[in-house]
Amino acid sequence: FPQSTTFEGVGVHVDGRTVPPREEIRAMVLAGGGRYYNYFERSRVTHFVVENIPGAKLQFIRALENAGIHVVRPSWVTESEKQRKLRPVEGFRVDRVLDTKQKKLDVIAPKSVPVATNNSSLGVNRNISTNSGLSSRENPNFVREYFQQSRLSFIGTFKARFESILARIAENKGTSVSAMMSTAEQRRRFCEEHKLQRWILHVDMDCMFASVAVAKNPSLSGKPIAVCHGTSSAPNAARSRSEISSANYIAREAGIKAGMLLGTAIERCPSLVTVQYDFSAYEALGKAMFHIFFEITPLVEAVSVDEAFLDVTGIVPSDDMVKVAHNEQWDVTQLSHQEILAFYVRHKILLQTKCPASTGIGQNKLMAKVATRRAKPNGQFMVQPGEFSRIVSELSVSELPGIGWSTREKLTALNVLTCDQLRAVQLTKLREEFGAVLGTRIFDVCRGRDDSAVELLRIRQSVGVEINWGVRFLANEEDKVENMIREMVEVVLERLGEGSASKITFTELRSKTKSEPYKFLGHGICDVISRSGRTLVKGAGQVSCDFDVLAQACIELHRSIKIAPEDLRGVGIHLSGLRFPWLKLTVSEATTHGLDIRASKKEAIAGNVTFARDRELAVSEGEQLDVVISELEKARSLAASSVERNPTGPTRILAGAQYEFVLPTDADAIDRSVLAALPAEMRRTIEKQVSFQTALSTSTGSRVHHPTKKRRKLVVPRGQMTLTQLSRTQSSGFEKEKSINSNIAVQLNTKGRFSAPDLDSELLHVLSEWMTGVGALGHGKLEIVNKVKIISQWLTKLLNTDKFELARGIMTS
DNA sequence: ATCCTCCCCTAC
DNA sequence: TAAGGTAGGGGAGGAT
Ligand SMILES: Nc1ccn([C@H]2C[C@H](O)[C@@H](COP(=O)(O)OP(=O)(O)OP(=O)(O)O)O2)c(=O)n1
Ligand SMILES: [Mg+2]
Ligand SMILES: [Mg+2]
Repeated sequence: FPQSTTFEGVGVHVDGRTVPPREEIRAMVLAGGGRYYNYFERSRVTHFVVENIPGAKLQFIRALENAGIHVVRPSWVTESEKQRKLRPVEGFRVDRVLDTKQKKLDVIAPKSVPVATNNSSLGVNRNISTNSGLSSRENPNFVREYFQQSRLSFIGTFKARFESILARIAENKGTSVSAMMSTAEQRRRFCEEHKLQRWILHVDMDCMFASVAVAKNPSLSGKPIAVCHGTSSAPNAARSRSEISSANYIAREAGIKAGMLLGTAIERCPSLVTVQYDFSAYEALGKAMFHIFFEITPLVEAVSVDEAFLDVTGIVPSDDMVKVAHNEQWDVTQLSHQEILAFYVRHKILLQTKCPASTGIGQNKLMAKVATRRAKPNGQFMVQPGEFSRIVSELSVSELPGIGWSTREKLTALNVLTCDQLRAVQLTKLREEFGAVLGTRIFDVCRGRDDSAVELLRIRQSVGVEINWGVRFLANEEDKVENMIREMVEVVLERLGEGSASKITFTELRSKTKSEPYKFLGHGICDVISRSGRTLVKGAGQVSCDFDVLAQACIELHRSIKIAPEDLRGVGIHLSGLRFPWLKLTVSEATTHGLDIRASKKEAIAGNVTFARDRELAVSEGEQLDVVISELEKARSLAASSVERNPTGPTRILAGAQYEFVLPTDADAIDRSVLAALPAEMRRTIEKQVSFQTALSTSTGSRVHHPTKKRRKLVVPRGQMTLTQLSRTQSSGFEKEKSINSNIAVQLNTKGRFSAPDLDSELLHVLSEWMTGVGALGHGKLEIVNKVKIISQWLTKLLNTDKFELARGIMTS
């Protein structure tokens, strides 16, 4: 909170390296009641603080001064603070490059400000950090190297690797994965039939990445350590924005957590020691851990590389296992089977890997998982029947699995902080606030209710790749951008393996700022723009996941987004609607219909899938499964025929369709004259959206949360076109900026059902009606339509068909 | 009641 | 300096 009013009404942005450093300037300004902007914002910054002006920046600085923004040296801030009064800016103007100053600065900060590449029209330091060799434009092996170094990619892809890990485990045991799966299924059924009391173990390694480092280098034990790419001994470590992946329990006492930035962590714990990643060691540790689990039961569910659920219902520990518990000086006669099993597992893991694991024990997965928190570090804890509510009563609601930052904030707003308080909230209230399913889930979770099964393997429904770090290109490097996209397609196809996908979603981040973000090569504040389409090849009438087809599709989607290469900060490619050679349905279809295709791949091939729950539509007989399959196949072929006729058109493919055309709503991208020509209601909606967005993008720095906005619909009179404002939120992650989604969808709704062959005519008709409807508004409408690139592409295609008359009519008008 | 699209949330 | 990914579940608002 401000301690004085010295800087009231002042907005400060610090550019480049300064003395004193920007952190101090920021503190002074904030303490004096002023505002500090990490990013330069023309409309809010009143004072642009900079030490000196290299030639490359001169033009930019001139423009600032012309716009009435004061460009001052840091001493303006320090002097004003000292005198508790704003100093006149005159005495603090910044000279052009000052040699003496430059030198002085060099002494203080040997690695002085990097040379600007100055490729932007404004002459700002757009690519100030592109001389490291690490960015996408400099590193020829950027995509592969990025994935090799990303710990989030490593943990995010673990489950996909688990199937082959399982195959190795099966091989070692002289069996096969499918045999293990049917054994698991038999066990489950046996327990159900005999109504045995369920007992679940949740095993989780203690500070896994950190423990691996300590095991390898025992001299680290006793010290506070953190795993990250940065180094605590580096000269600028206190400013490091390297993200911490795992911290040991000594470091945690000082408040260090996963996700924290190294600089912040060092501030809290100056003696913190950093260690580098060792992904192959984590993988090996994970494998060793799972080997041990399968000694006990085939009912194992991998949660992550360091964590699993074991369904140990009805399992009696062997004499060896009892001995282990006994050796730990426990009175085994006092221990339940599940506790002995937990001792055994933990003992064996520690013995084999030198890394400690903790175990929670409960009558369902939820209770076991919550128990693990109490067990850590290096312990075990059993939730006794009926004890759950008492155990969590005083804990924060965010201790409950599934309740994260957003839900906690919403509950806090309702004055609900503890699990006890949560239990006092009515089910109807929770459903009102969070929706039918989530509301019920929250209601159940705070009571320890959960009947989900321990699932050995799940078939994936989607696969994707994303890179939102290090993405930097120059204005003339569009070819490099497209090359990066191709390389990412290559990677996503490797991960897809034998599967194929029917839908593709392409996402890009576009920088909203003119300067580099605070995190080195980070994405900073961005708009998130996405486009989706079908992987259907015209003429072939079926999906294709050939490299060439997908690469082309992505590049077309990329071009339709129209981001200047120098503004690009991230790329994502996501494939969904997955099917596999041995499965008749897409994975999501099967899941939606309650089919248990996890039981066995072989059974699925035979169409002999027999498990279902919850839904009336559920299938319990092979015969009914066939009905579901044939219905879905009918729908699919209908869909395929309409998309086949219209591959670049609407993304929705089923008959009687919904079409969403998405256009970006960047303030700059909106043509004022077009806006002026729109009907008042529509104009207001757009204006509201744009100003809302601007408000969002400026509220960085502290933790802010804008609750999700409800969608606002707007129907164009006389037309069939509706303009829909999509819901949006902004929250800031832990010490991170967060980008926001920013699309307006123009939704074209057709009247009633129509048959697939009439699709084009119908759409043309509707579109022409709409055009007539807004025709009186002047030519502005055409520019709007032009922004809807996908419509005009589609119209152009139709010029070459028998519908050309209509199409030409629309284009002409 | 169910499906679709886009988006948000959660966990590691 | 630094590697801010990945996948699933589900809600809103719409169509059928
Ligand atoms: N935000 C996160 C969370 C986790 N991880 C990685 C590092 C962790 O070591 C590993 C396992 O995650 P856990 O949540 O199990 O965390 P730890 O094992 O580190 O600690 P704990 O003892 O709380 O389980 O995943 C990460 O890189 N970033
Ligand atoms: Mg762990
Ligand atoms: Mg874990």
